[in-house]
Amino acid sequence: MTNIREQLSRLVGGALSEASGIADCNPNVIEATRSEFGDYQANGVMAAAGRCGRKPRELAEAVIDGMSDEDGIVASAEVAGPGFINIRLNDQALISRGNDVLRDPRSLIPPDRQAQKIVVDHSSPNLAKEMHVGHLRGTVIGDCLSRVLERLGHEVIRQNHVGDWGTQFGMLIAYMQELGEDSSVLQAELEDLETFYRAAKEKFDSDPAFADRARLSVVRLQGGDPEYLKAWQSFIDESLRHCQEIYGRMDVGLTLADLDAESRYNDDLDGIIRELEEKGLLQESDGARCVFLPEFKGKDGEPLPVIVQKSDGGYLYSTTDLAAVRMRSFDFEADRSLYVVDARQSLHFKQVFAVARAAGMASEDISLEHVAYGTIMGSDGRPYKTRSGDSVKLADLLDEAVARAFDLVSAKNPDLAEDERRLIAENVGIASVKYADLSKNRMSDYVFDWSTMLSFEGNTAPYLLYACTRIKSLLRKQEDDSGGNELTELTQPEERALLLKALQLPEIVEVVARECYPNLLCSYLYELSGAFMRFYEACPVLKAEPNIRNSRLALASLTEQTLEQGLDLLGIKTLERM
RNA sequence: GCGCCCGUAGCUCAACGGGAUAGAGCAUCGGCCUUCUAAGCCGAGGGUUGCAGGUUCAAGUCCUGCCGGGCGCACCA
Repeated sequence: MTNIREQLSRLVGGALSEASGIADCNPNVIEATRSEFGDYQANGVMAAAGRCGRKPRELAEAVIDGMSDEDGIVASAEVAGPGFINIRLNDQALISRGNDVLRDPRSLIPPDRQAQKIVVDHSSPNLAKEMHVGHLRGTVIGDCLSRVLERLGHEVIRQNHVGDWGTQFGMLIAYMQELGEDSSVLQAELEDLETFYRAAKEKFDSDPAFADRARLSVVRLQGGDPEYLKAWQSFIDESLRHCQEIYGRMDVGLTLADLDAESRYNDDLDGIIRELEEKGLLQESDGARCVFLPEFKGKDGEPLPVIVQKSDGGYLYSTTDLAAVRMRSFDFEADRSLYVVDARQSLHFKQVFAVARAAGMASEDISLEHVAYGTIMGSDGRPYKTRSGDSVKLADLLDEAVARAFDLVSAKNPDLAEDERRLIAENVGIASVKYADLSKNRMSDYVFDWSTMLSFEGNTAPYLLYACTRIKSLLRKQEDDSGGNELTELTQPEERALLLKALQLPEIVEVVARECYPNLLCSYLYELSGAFMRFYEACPVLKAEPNIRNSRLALASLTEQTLEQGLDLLGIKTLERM
């Protein structure tokens, strides 16, 4: 079942091509900007009229006459203003679509016509430290996009490009050895990776002998010394355990199978350099090996290098990223490769993509997309930190969210057993953090603020979850009539508005998949919840006469499906009670 | 200096390949619980979309120039 907008686009688009004689014109069908205009509006007539030299309103009339609406989805179409076509949908067509979804809830979001293979690179913490608030956005946005793309039938290859290689690990290994191999002391120390890192760093900075040992262990490690590799591996395993714990708690789908650690590419890096050299792209500058591309200029207009090998022979993350592009392009044969990474790295990705294209390390038709996101700020307008200036651990952030949610649930609903309140708080707290992030335009920086996020009013996770619990409560009380869950009539405007809104989910999901903006899905779900709340206030369900009662229960059930599926795409689970 | 991103209501944010009268929430003020969960609903006030030009039937959105802010720019990732 094609979504409503697409169906209308074809309908109007066909007639528009016919009437204007222009094959490739865009009917530009969007949801009506104001309800007086109907349900949808076609804005493309005016542009087409300009191209074929006809009067817009006259062309619009011709388009309306030429529409062959075989399914009878359009109740009325009329010319308005300078040449808009305002479209009102047929109630029966809406009811019939709604019933189709009720019979087969999966049909709400139909698969994309052509399934693609899509890499989603996200989360990517540095394993030297514990995950902190800086990893929140990449983790949550990437997880959401993965879910959306999977739901549309694409083959999604999640990649967690963790930092597990480089100089810090020499320091950490040296510090592990310092503490002694066997001890439970070590285990205890590793419980808090942040503290461990800080202690190692402190020693590194204050103890020259230790610093030497640290530098030596990098060399040993990178030289493949089994003892050092073993120590390194045990540290990595421990750090990954921390990550997976966070992912599990946040219901993020990343698993160990999705690991795409930097070290994976160690053996490829020589080859990358050789390949660049063969292509004639490599130049030496101040002892470093670089690629210069004309489109990149640095300070004072001088050519800007992409350094792929340091003067000491070491490789950089550009080199690794090139190797990763090559793998994604030629081994995975992906159609798209998304990099859900901080916006501050946009120059880096532009360079890597450009070099990869120039060197043939990316196939012609792979789409390389930096899905950039802004910074989480504190109320002082600086990147979000603790009062002492440290980065906020993700684990602590989640704890606090859950604690605040628990207080709130207890205040709102003191009759619930404590166990249940704990479970609700875990869900609500974490959902709130995720939703607060996903609902912001990913490109802009946003201010992290407990009071707006956990005030639980307005466009927040609790509002959506609350709408769900109202529906579920309603459906629980219907008791006897299990059968006949069918929409039959729309007696109130609130019912119609809700039904139409619910049927629009696939239109939004399609845009999210294309443009990678989860906040569009959030706004949609917020509007859907609002439409339900208004319906709930205006239309008695259980006390209505049987026909209407049944139809309204069906509408509630459809809304539940839509909300649940939509929230699932955000990585949020619904609740029975809250 | 060059490049990228941003500037929208007092605050936090929207506005989906340019569309008609720029929308929500918070905060403020005023209504609605003997009736399906009031974490809700209804209503009011609040704007020259940083400034100035340009493109066109139509500009918050596209182009140019300013002003203001953020970030990035040679061996960290």
